[in-house]
Amino acid sequence: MSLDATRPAGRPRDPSCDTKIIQATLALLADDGYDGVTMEAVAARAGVGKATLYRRYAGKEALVVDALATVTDTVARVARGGLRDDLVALVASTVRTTSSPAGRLLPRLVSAAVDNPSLLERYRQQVITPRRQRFAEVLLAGIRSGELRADLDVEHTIDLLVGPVLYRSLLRPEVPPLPATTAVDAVLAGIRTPVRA
Amino acid sequence: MSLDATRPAGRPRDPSCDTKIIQATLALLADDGYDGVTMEAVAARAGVGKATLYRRYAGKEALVVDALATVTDTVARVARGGLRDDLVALVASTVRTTSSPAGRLLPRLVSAAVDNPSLLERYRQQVITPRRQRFAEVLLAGIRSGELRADLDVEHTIDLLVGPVLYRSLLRPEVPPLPATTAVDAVLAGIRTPVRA
DNA sequence: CCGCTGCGGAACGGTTGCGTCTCGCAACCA
DNA sequence: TGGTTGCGAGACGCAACCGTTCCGCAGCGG
Repeated sequence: MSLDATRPAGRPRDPSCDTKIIQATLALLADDGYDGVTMEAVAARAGVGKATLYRRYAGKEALVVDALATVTDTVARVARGGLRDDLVALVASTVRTTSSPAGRLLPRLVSAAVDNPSLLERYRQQVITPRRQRFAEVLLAGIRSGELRADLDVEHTIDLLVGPVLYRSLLRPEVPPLPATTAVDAVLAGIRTPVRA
Repeated sequence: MSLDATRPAGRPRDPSCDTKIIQATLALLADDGYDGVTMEAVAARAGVGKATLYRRYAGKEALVVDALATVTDTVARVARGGLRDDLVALVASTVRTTSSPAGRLLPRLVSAAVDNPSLLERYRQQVITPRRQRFAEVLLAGIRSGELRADLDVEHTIDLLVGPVLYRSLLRPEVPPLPATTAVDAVLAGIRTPVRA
C-alpha cells in the first residue's frame, strides 16, 4: 500500500546527525563567533557531508537559530532558604553560567544580535527568561513577606542583581567575577550609611 | 644638505587620509562588526586606495587598534550637586553613551574581545577607565563626607551602578534604558523595607 | 629640472566560503 | 529485487577578501 504518513519512503534520516550538527554549530559559535560558523566548518566538525546540512537547513541563519533553540539552562531550583539565601543562590548560579557552554555563547550573541535580533531572541527564550522568572518568584515572595518594599519594580530589581555580574563577565573579564553575596547585599541594604547602626 | 629629520624627502602624507581612514574604520566596526572591517571596505568607504592603507598599517588588527585609540568619550564634568545628583548625572551620561557612536562599538567589541583582548583593552583605556574614574571620585567624596559606608568597595559599587545600565543596553535592547534615578536610588537605599519608615 | 614619496585605481594569485551537484554506498519499504 | 531516500566525500562555479604590486599622476625638496 501507500506509505505511512509519518514514515516516508527510503532510508530514514540518521538522528545522530542532527545532534552532531547542533553540537558542532554551538561549539563553533562559542569558539569563533557567528561569522566563524561556516557551513564547511560545521560539516567538518560534525563529521558530516555538506549535503546533509542543506538537506536539513536552508542556510546558516536557520541552522544557528535551530541550534540555539536546543540550548537549555538548568537553573538549580532554589532551596527556599530565605530571601537573601535564595537571591545569593540565584546570582551565584548566574555567575556560574557565564563560564558554562551556554554562557560562552553570550558575548557572541551580543554582537550578532545587532544584525540579527532573532538569535538573541531565541537565546532569551531558552536561557534568560527562565532565569529571570526564578528571580521574579523570589522577589515577589519577598514582597509578600514584607521583607522587600511593596512598591518594588521587580524587573528593574532583577536588572540590578544580574547586570553587574554580566557586566563584569562581558566587559571586565580580567577581574574575578563579582561575589554573589556582595551583589545581593549591596542591593538589599544599599550603600548609604545606615541611619541607625 | 641632508633632509630635516622630521621632514623626509618626497611628497608628504596627506593628513586628511588618516582621518578618513579612521572614520571609515570606526563606522564599519559599529555597523558590521569586526569581521565586517575589511581592508577593501575601509578603502572604499574612505575613498582611498588600498595601498594607502597598507602604507600606514601592517594589517587589519593594527588599523582597528589605532582607530579605537582615537575614540574619546567626553564625560561631562559633574556639577558637584551632591552625591545623589552627581551619581545620577554620571549614570545618565552612561545611558546616553550607549546610543552614541562610541557606544555602538561596544557590542562589537564584546565579541571581538573573546579572540582579541587588545581591542577591548584599547577601548577600555579610552572610554571605560576615564568614566569609572569619575565614578570613583564621586564615591570617594561620598565616603569622606560620611554619606556612604566607610568600608565601601568602590570598584564593586561602580559595577553595581553601571552594570544594570549596560546589561539592558546589550542584552535587552527592546526595553527602554533603565532610568538613571532608579538605578542610583536602588543602590543608595537598597531594596529592603526600611527599618524605620 | 630630477628624484623622492604619496596618491587613487586597479590588477594579480591565493584562500575561503557559499550553495549546488554528483558520486558510490547504505538503509528501508514493498 | 527494485525504488527511494540518506549518507560522506568531494568537485563545481561564483563571489569576496587578503596582501602585494603595478601604473600614471601629484606634490615637495634640492
